[in-house]
Amino acid sequence: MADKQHLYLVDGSAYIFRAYHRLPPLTDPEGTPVGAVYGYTTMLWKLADDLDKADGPTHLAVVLDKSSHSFRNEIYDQYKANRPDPPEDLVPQFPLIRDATRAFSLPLVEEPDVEADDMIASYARAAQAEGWDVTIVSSDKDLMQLVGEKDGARIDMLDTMKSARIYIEEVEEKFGVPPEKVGDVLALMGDSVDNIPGIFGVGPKTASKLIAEHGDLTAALDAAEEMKKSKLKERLIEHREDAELSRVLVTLKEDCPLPIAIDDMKLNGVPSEPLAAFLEKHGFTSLLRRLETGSGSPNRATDLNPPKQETKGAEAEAGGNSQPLPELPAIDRSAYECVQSMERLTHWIERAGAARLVAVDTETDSLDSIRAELVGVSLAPGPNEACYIPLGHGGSDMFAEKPEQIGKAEALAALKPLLEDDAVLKVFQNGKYDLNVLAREGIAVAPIDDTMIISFALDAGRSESGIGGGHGMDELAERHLGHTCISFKELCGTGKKAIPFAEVPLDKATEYAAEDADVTWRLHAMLKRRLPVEGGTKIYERVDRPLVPVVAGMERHGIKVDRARLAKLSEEFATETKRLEGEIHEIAGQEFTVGSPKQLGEILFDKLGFKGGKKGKSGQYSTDQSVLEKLSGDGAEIADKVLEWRQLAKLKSTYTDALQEAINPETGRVHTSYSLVGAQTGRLSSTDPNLQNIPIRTEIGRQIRDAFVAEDGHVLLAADYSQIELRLAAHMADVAPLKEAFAEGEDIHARTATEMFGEVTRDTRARAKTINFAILYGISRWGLAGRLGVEADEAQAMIDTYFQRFPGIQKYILHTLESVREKGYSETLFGRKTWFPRINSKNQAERQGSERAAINAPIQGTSADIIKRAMVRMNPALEEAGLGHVRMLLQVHDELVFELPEADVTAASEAIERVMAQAAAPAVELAVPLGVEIGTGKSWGAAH
DNA sequence: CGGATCACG
DNA sequence: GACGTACGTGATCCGA
Repeated sequence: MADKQHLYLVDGSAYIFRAYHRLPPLTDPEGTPVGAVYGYTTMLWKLADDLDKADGPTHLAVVLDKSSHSFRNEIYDQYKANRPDPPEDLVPQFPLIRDATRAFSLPLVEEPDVEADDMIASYARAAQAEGWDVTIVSSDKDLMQLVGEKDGARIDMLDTMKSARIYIEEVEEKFGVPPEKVGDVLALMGDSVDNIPGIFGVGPKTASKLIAEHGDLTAALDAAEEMKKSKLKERLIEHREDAELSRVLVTLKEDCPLPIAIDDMKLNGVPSEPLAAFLEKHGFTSLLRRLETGSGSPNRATDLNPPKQETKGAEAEAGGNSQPLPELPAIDRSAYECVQSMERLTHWIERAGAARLVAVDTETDSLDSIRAELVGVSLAPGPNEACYIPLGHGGSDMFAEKPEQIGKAEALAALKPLLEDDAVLKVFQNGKYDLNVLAREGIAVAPIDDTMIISFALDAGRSESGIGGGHGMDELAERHLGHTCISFKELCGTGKKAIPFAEVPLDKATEYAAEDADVTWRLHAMLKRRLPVEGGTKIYERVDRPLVPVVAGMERHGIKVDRARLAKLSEEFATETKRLEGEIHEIAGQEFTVGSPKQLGEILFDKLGFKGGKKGKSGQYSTDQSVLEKLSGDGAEIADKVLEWRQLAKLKSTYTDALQEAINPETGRVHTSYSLVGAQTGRLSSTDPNLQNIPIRTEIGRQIRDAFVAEDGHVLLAADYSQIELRLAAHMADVAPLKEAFAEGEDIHARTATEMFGEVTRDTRARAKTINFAILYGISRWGLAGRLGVEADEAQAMIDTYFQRFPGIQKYILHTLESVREKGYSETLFGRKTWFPRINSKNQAERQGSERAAINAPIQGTSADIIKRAMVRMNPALEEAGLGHVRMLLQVHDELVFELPEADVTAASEAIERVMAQAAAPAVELAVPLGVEIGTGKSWGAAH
């Protein structure tokens, strides 16, 4: 017996998931999750401790899943397709599991494209063939197929969580059949977790009965013809192929090549030094103490349920980072290379391919990604390992000599396979820009990561200054790397003296461009690892990251505007403003600049002597809309004329003139640029031109929307979420009457009026509407009083009534504020964080401002998450519906605008409505329906 | 370049 | 006793 070898095969991946769910969510003082690691460590400890016991291991190896891909995916593309991502706080623990295994000096088997189950099966059979006993440390039902005895060598299983051995009897008890028939049972049952189809409607009971009766799967399926008429019979016949496919999928592959010989898995006791280092590093002090005192096997009960006090406090006290960042070398610009030959370019492309990750940056001659011409590309497959590939330098001065560089077409042809390679991650800072530039060169870059978007997922709201809210590269480099990038200004100059990037000498251009790629690579290394630890993975991976190429596509499509129509409006507005200006001057008794609030204020309040002039902190009279409306109410004709003048001047300068200039001469369309990090709440913002503030509220402004048109034979389709923020408030604050009203499709403001005032009139409904919005924005009695034109007392009474009728609202507000004060950030239903660094400010105004924003952010942000999810799903859904030519053009916070052939309106409306209405699911199940209103027309105005 | 104003959700 | 009153944006103009 002493000579009997006994191999233990630990199913590490399966263990980790179970340990994660069974053990308390331990964290170290820095908040790094270590619960599953702790469970795993104690399990290994216990196994190693059994070394000299009967039935204990003489040999041991840990088997982990390396990749999710295996031969089963080749057979069945849906295999494991529905599997959810691992929990966010488990992800950072995976690498620690490897560290733990190494600390025990245990062999680790981890093969690409082979599932752990197959590897375990192959090792078990190999050991069995040598006459060894085998224990599989797992409780996976698929592995139960292996249990049994052959030639005096036994395979059994050990469920360490239940401290239970699984032999043939246990398998028979569970499945009603011996282990060799378990595969047949599994094939009938299917498996929803692995997405194995099985036979619909057949569960474990029916499956084992069928196999027990008929002997095996084929016999059971053949027997179906003879069965008496039943649902089961029909299903067995109809889904026979599914069952046969499932049989192949559940069959373990027992002849995988073995990377480590079984003899090399011999256990030689646990070397205490590396283990001690590991335990100390991760703060497992009680285990460390045991190691040092050499006290025997850990007690089983405390092992599986570590005492809270010990694990939460002392156990995790040592802390430290879960994934310490390897020291990066300081940035050294002299290490950068200017690539001027195909030979060198090939070298860099091969290097990037081997690294599997490369930071990329493009240099162009314009900030507008739709007009920009590519001037060069930089690559960084590692820190200080960066190059710049000039492609379009020189040439603007016909006397200057063009520097030596690879032809653009040739270079891009060589880069294209790398940039489109699924296996190489391309890292960008603001990748949407580069995606557009490269898409116009015929390169569809994927997959990508974006350091700007990662920064936003982690730190939205934390920094208030700077372009892009503190997520621009220069700021990120300062903040995270302590590095000052070469500024574009010092390279190209500014204002009139500015030179295009293409005219920057190659040595300078290389330093600048390669540095950008290098910095991007480093930022990625710094920031990406924070995502799982700080709860940013879900929103980044599921929402913002996949959105980047979608929005890039929308920007490239652009939208057609009718230039002649705008020009005509411009002319009309010009005539009108001129006429008004004359009349205003006449009333004023002098000429002045109507567009100057300063001059206007002096005319109104000093010269003409109107009352109600308030000076702000700038010492200037306020002349805004509310002031002028008040004067108009007092009979001041000049105020009306100024208001009208302002409206027309605004429309002309901001819209009818500017939009004409924004038409891209090549495409004939207007291409806005969306910022994915512009709004702290997670909304998009739109610039150059801003297409999210095109007039609609007034009749005169609405004419501008009519200038946004579809191509011939096409129409525009506008799909709006109706009252989405109020719906979300009803859900998030759990307001029964509001939820009910939405479920019934009632007029929500009318319902609020009923609840508050007992009756619905034009007046009470209007008040209710104001109050509803006030709630979303964080209310104050003075603010509401101002809006409603009542005294603050009365406004306060209304707020009280509101809270009384909808008590969930008050609770939501208090709870939200409490949480933001404590944690420093608010969160949307989908986990997007917005930070409020001033929420505890001593400055009352500052603090209250943050409070109002913090009340609003989860609602506005959740709405943004939902429409973003709809956008991410939209193109695949349209594609699937045979509507691949329907183009999504614009997003206006709660509205999406599409362009499509007239003939497709019905089908497209249906598909778009469905995607938008279902966009929260399955991540969040809302207690209110999401209403979507759709309109179509030849113009945007007509589509509403 | 900051403030005032006003366009949108 | 003063604070300064609804959330989130971007473009334009004026005037220092």
